Amino acid sequence: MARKIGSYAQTTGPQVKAAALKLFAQSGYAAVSMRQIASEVGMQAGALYLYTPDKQTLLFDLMREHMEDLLAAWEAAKQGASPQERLEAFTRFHIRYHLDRTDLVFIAYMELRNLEPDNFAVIQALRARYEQELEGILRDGNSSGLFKIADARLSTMAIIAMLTGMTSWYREDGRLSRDRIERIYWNMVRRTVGA
Amino acid sequence: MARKIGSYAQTTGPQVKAAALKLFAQSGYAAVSMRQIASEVGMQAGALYLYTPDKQTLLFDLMREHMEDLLAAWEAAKQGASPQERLEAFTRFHIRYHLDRTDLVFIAYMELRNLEPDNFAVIQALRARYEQELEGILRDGNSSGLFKIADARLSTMAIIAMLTGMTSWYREDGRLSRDRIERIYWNMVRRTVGA
DNA sequence: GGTTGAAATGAACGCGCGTTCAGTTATTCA
DNA sequence: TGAATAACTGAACGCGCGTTCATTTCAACC
Repeated sequence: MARKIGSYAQTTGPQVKAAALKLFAQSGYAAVSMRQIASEVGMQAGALYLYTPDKQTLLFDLMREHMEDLLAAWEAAKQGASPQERLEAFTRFHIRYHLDRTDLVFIAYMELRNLEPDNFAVIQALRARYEQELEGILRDGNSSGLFKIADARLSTMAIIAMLTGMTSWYREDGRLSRDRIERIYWNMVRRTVGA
Repeated sequence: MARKIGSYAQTTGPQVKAAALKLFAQSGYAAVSMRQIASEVGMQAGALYLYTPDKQTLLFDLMREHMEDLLAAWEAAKQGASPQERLEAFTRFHIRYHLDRTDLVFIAYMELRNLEPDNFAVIQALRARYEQELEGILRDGNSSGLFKIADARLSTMAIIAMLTGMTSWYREDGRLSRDRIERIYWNMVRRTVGA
């Protein structure tokens, strides 16, 4: 007669999240039913509620954990003394991290409008923190004369859009290796900032 | 006792499309009901079927017309002799056209996976034609030694992602004027190709 | 071997969905 | 004035939705 289990995270919990991730990325949050998610895990819809209070929380948790992991990974990976070195570190980190998690990235960008207002605010704040990391590098490079940027905010959005867009066409068995993609994109980013 | 009206395009037809566009852009295709669309126009849900055979066609027509209009507008706007002039024309055209139609652009990128397979193929083909326009310019510039591009396909995707991303943050009353945005972006694109 | 309790079932809840269609209203034109 | 017809209503259709919960299953432990 178990109802809710502690913080909803047990053995089966991760399977539920993985199934939701897969299906949300495939068809979109609104188009996926709890019954489909349950079927992917191999259970009945009712059992899902042992692992999440509701469908919305399933989406929100995926996005929040993704953004928090992204920020933590960048904190661990950031390096470089000069703005150019820092920008290269950011670019290469971003590409590697995102190519490994195309489904999560896709959801984090596509499903924003399916978040309830409070949840939306949380995710937006996390996203802003990540963008600030890049914007800070660009500003430093600009004020030290190394970069030639007309508007740091605009360049931030442009670079992130350029880099993240990758996840929509990248295929594991595609024409270009990850290393080559990484090198080419870094070259484009470097040129974009005039360095 | 009117059932279907010719090709579904009468006086009220455009209003229905405009309402669908607005709501799809706001909440996503799957999350919007026919009753909501009808209410936006000021009628009952049943009356919508005088103007469209079903909900899917409403989405498909919006996307198809958008892509066809985009291609036609580019055919009319394209100019320039040198690759650099052609690239500048493309960049400025793309920005202007997309900033005027942020809702349509948003839908055309976000709702691809809500298209039924046949419809999806049509839209993808139109999109590919548009991308080919840019890719052709990049190849010409590369082979004539004016651009320095490692991979024309990659640069095409990167530039389009960079330019189109704009529509997700641009606000009519924002900090930067359209002219200024256009100039800054063109500068970034020019640098990206090494010209 | 009996008891516990976590894990999962499966039926049910009210509701809103996309779509259909007989019927009503309003306009046009002879 | 009256017939024709375009435009729209409003009720209904079967269905699948998110969620709840009494009941069942079954491994772990005394």
